[in-house]
Amino acid sequence: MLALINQSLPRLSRAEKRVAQWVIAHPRQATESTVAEVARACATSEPTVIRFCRRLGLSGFRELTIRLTESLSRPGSLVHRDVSAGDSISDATVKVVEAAINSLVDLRAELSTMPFDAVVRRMVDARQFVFAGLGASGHVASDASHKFFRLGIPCSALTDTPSIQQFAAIARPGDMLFVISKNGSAKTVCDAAAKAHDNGAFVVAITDPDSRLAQAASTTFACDAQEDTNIYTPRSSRLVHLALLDALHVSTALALGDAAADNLERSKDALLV
Amino acid sequence: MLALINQSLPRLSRAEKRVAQWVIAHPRQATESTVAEVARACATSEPTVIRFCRRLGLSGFRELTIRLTESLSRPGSLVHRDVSAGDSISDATVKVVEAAINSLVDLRAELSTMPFDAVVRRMVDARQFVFAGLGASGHVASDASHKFFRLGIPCSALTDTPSIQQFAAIARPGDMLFVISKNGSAKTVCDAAAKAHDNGAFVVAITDPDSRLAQAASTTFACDAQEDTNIYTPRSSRLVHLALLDALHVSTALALGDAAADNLERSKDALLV
DNA sequence: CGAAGTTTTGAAATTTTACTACGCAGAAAG
DNA sequence: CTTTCTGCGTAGTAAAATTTCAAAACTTCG
Repeated sequence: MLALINQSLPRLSRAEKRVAQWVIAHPRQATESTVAEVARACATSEPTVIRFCRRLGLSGFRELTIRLTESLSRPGSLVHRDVSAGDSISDATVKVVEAAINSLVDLRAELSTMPFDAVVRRMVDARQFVFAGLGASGHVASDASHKFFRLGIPCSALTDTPSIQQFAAIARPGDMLFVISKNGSAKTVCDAAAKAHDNGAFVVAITDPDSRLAQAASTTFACDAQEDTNIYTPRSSRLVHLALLDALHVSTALALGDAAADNLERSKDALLV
Repeated sequence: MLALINQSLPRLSRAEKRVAQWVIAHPRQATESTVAEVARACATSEPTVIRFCRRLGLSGFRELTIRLTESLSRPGSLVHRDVSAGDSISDATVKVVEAAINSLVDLRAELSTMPFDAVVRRMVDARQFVFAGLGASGHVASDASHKFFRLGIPCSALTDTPSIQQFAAIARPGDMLFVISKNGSAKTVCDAAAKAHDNGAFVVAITDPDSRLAQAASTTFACDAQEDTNIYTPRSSRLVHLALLDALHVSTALALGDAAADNLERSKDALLV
């Protein structure tokens, strides 16, 4: 529907173009508005809005709202459109969630190129897992630690620079350090990863493949950090990292076999009082 | 939507039931009809049709048609494939990520029924935001706090029962309490939500709509907690909650206008050393 | 059974909304 | 400089949605 409007843009008159552009910019809002509201938003009159609908081949305004809601509830309607200051709340929420979906779809496409097998093979024999991240990635690290410990292998989360540095200094073979970072540029974290690697720990980076951190790590799960030029675009990278760690968690549980499954079962039962 | 109508059938009066059954039988036709036409088809009067809409929690007939066209053009439920013990690692990772994508697609479909406008309207004048959650939801609460404080409004995260209870005791009008929970059944948390509400705070629940917590809250963002019968299925609810809070964050930033945009800009710049 | 109260219901009035008729203004053609 | 034509908005109209209100139907309890 939005494509149809775009395509018939040249055929419209000046005032009608304004209506078309507003509808494209605020489609969700358009479905909830009345003719008068749309006319006001476009600084034009009601008949122009009606004429715009007719020019599209529709019977009137009511059909426009129906056609719009139809095409909006199909996935991918707002793909790659950033939130802008003039957006209505309902438009913005859809854009944010679709951006998150797109990130995960991208992740899915990249899964086959990621070193799950190699990492899982080391994890089943590991002495401990340590998850490190700063800022938003710190919450991802905490979440991961909270999830992996149920496999029965010792886990901890490090969410500040000194802790990470200290762990790097005492790391030893059998330890696995997972470093989570959006763009992998923090120098102290890179140095710590290198140090832990030197000490014989296996360092897994979950970050941008071109970053310094990726160089320092033993292996890398490549998550491209797409530049968010827009202040309203939230960082979907957190969601990608979480989903990636979920996948790693399940993979490890499968590799560990019955013992891990039993632990998961029992930890789940513990919550049902 | 049709499921919602079916589910609320018992609560309707005789004449309203006729309307409900006709809508379920002729959903497509209902979207193109007027109130008068529906009333005639059901051998009842126009007010009854309106009352039927209201009983469903909708604002009126117009919203019924919008919700109906939405759910009619929604793609059929995606196949949910669980991870099983015999899966290869690459199969498992794809399934996990696809499950996450499905959760977010479901969220997207539900967005239009969520009270973003009402909540955002209160948020712009709030004195502080408090995010509460236990276990995995605690990490979501921390993440949310870490994200919302950049808007320039005081934020905190409470991730254990005593803290939540204490806050509920001192909550006052102007405070907003966001309670995040997968199934919303923890008694202490429900009691705390009710207490905070009594004290005049606005309590927003992000949980299962049928839970006790949802009853206790001022308003609810409904996230169905689908039973994960499978131990290998991770809880995608975390991702849904995070994405939902992202959407709320962006919506609030838009509503706050330039001041919030400026804060976001400056907090982003602060990271570029 | 029957009176008092509650709920359910539709006719009519009211308001809101989509749409139309008409005429003015500015550009293009003569 | 007039005429004609296209695009646009004012004002009006028809229709649709919603509210009001009173009657009917059903409960409840003596």
